This record gives sequence, C-alpha cells and structure tokens, in this order.
Amino acid sequence: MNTHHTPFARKLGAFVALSDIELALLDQLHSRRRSFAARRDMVHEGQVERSAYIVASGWVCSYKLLPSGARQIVDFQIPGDFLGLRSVLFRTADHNIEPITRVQASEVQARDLLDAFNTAPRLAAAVLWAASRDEAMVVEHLVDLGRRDAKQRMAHFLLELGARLKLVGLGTNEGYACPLTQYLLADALGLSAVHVNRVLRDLREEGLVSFQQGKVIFENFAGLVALCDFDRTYLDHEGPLMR
Amino acid sequence: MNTHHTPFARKLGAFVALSDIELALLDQLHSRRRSFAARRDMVHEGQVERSAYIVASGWVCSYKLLPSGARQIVDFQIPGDFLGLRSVLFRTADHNIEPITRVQASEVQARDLLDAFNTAPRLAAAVLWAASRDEAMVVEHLVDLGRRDAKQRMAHFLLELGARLKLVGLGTNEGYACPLTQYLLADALGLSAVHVNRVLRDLREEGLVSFQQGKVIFENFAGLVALCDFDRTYLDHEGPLMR
DNA sequence: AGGCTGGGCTGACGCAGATCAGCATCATCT
DNA sequence: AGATGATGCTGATCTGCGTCAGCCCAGCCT
Repeated sequence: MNTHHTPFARKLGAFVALSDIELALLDQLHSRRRSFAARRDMVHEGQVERSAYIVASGWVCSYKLLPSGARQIVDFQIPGDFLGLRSVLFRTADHNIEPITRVQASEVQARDLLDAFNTAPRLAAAVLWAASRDEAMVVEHLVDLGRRDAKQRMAHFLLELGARLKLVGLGTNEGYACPLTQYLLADALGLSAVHVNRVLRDLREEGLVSFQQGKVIFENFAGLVALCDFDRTYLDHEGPLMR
Repeated sequence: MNTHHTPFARKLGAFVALSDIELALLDQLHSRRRSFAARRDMVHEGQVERSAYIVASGWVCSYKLLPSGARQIVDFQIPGDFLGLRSVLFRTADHNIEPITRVQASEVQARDLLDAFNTAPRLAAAVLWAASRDEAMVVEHLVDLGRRDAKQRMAHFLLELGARLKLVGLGTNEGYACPLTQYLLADALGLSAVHVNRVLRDLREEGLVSFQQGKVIFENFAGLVALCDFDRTYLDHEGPLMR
C-alpha cells in the first residue's frame, strides 16, 4: 500500500484500484490547506456554506443541538473523511461541525471536484462510493440508537471506528489512539456520560476492550464482534461502478 | 398546483419550478409500472439489485433486522418517494424493503434517469435535492432515537409524515390517512408496541393528535409542534442549485 | 501556592419504558 | 358457526439508564 499519499487517497485507493495519475489528482485536491483550533465551531447550523473540506489530520464531529440543550452527535470525521459535502448542495448547513482536536483540512470547492472528475471520471464513482458509505454508517448508527443496548452500542461504535481508522493507517486490530472524551461518546451514543463510564468499565472488566488514557485496546476482538454482531461489509463493500 | 401529475413530479415540482416538458419527462419515468403485494419483501438485505423504484401508490418501509430478532425501521416511503436508489449504486442492498400496503411502483433503470438528465439537466439537481432531503430525514430520525423521549418522538414522527404527505396531496394540516400499525410505529421509533399504544393514548387525551382507525387527526397542531420542536425547514428547503 | 477547569469515576435513587400476561374486537378462512 | 390471526388495548412488575451529588487527579492559570 502506498503510504505517502493523503489519508483520503489512501481510503479511496483501498477499494478502487486507482492509477498513479488518479492518486496524484486526489492529492492535488489538498492544495488549499486550512487549520482549525479545537473546540471552536467550524460551521454552525444555518450558516451559509460554500465549500466542503477533506480532513487531513485531527478529529471532527458533526452534531445537532436540541432546544432542551441536549446534543446528538451524528458522526465523527477522521482523516480522509469528507466534511460538509451536503451543505454545499443545500444552501445552508443543517448541522454544526466542531473540531475535537486541532484539525488540518483542505478546502474543496465544488469546481475543484468537478474538474477532477472531468480529468478522471473514475474518481466520481469513488467519491460517490465514499458518500454512500457515510450514509450507510448513519443508518447503522440509527440501528444502534433504536435497537441496541448501551453495551452493544459501545462495542459496535468502537469496532466501527477501529475499522475506519485502520483504513487510513491510524489503527490496527490491536487498537488505536482515540481523543474522544466520555462526554463525546455519550452524546454520540444517546447515553449519559455517567453511564458511558460504567459501560466502559464493564467492557474492560469482561476483558473485551479497554479505553484508557486516549487508547482503545481490543483485548478480545472476536468476543466484542460477537457481543454486538458487528458486520463490517457496509464499510468496505465495493460497488459495481468500481470495476 | 397541477394535480394530474404523478406524486413524484408533484413533489419535485413543489420546490423546483419545472417546465411542462420537464414535468412530462418525469411522468414518462413511470412507464414500467409494477405492482407488489403487501407484506411480501420486495428486496432483502444482500440481494443483488439492479433497479430502483419510484412509489406511485401505497406505503413501503425499509428496515434492518438484528440477529436478536429486533427490527429497526429506517424509513417509510410514501407515493413520490424513491426506493432503493442506493442499492443501485452499491452492488447489493444493505437493508430490507417491505410493502406495508399493496404498492404500485415504477421501475427505473439507471439508464432512464441518465437519459432524462441529459434532456433536462435541471432534473438532475431536483433528484439530487430529493436524495439529500431523504438523508436529512434519516439524520432527524437519528436525533429522535438518541435524544427525544417517547412522546416527543411520536409527535415529531406524525408531524413529519404529515408534512411529507401534504407535499404529494395526501394530507392536510387537519390530518391524513395512515395505514401504519402500532407495531410498525414501535419498530420505527425504537419503542415497544405496548408503549406506543400508551403514548398514543396520552397524546389523544391531551388533545394534541388522535390516531385511530387508520386516521391521524391533528387536534392541536401548534401544541404538537411545540411539544417536539418540530422544524420543517429540512423538508422543504430549496437549494442553490434550484434557481 | 492556591484556585479553577476538564475529565474520569462512583454510589444512591428514581423513572421511562420494557416485559409479561391477558382481554376484546374484527376480518378471514374452513 | 367456530377457529385463527391481526391488531388494539390495559394493568402489574421489572430494569436499564438517567439524574443528582460528590470525590479525585492533572494541567493550567494568577
């Protein structure tokens, strides 16, 4: 695997055999690099937004706030992920986006993408694939919230995150570094922070996963997969347009 | 409003000013009409799928099954809605699709769509808009499951459904006909059927909505909106590509 | 140093909603 | 007419998770 490419190129390249020319085109999208401080909203709901981003380093979350003050995190973005692709299409952003750590991201105008597609049409299919994968993840998240209990949710979440990170070279089947706090986990999983803490302790004491000092370590990968029926096909399925 | 067009054309036409030619093109997509019996899966997870559908009449639901036997309904499709657009892109369907009533739907090959787009490029933007709206609904559903209690969920759900039905001429601010059973509601809202029943009773006794004999009737629309902070902008927002 | 803040952690208690069990109604089938 | 199966409805009880309240530690201010 080519490790000197950006996480974005690496992710797409893992499922679509891309030529060197195509890979180079993808890397070129990263010319307009910007940096964002942790904890300061990049985009807030209702804001008029004209460009999307590709995350180069750091972690981001997209969330919705309810008037009650409750927050629901819809998704986390890690290096290689698109950010705000939809708010380019719609006139305004429909949710908030906040960096969790310091973030480096490349601004991508709609025009840049279209130019790249014209030069290398297969890239369009690849990007479409990435967008579909993101949607499949949201659906899986919905199933989590609707029909899995706290322990299964957590297990599923940690496994999915691991699979995504592995794809961009930031994780292995042993574990990965993870900057998320228990509060962030709570807001993503629809739980209270208190309960997140308890669930993590349970999982640790059962020898399944540990999550301490910013590191997720899989102690019993198979056991964890069994606990929540994790099926990763939705993450790395290749489509008919890819061949 | 033109009522002699299909629900699909009507829905798109409500937010994108479409010419008669464009409307006619949309209606032409409905040539390959098929009929499906209630309760028999149209598509099941993992099935290889090559065509999408546009619902002409009847109700459909897309859901995921867990090995535990639990079911999570991701979304309902009503007349005018696309069905399985994503499973055309991916090689296989990633969830099951089941008609709730008898359903008439038009089969749409990827080729038909592309042809229509070539003739009338504005249609592509309109269809993209519809797809984005569907995704926004899934996100809103996710917030429901993660951060709203049972009563708010139900209120939000009934209001959203009402707004969607109104768009295709199947509902008003007074109410609408709805073939969903309490079991279906439960599987969509992440509740038990027993609790759905109680919540419906509560809402009825508080004079907010009633849902009986297949009819949803809004007794106090404003009160219901206030209860769950319903904000319908995500349903009928027009995008920058529409002008 | 001392205070402040953010994060992890824990016990006691309460409640929303699940589960269990059962009844009533209606449509369809035999 | 009786049997069967959906669907709606209800009370009693149980439980997963939230809420409240508080402690501890580490890092960062002043």
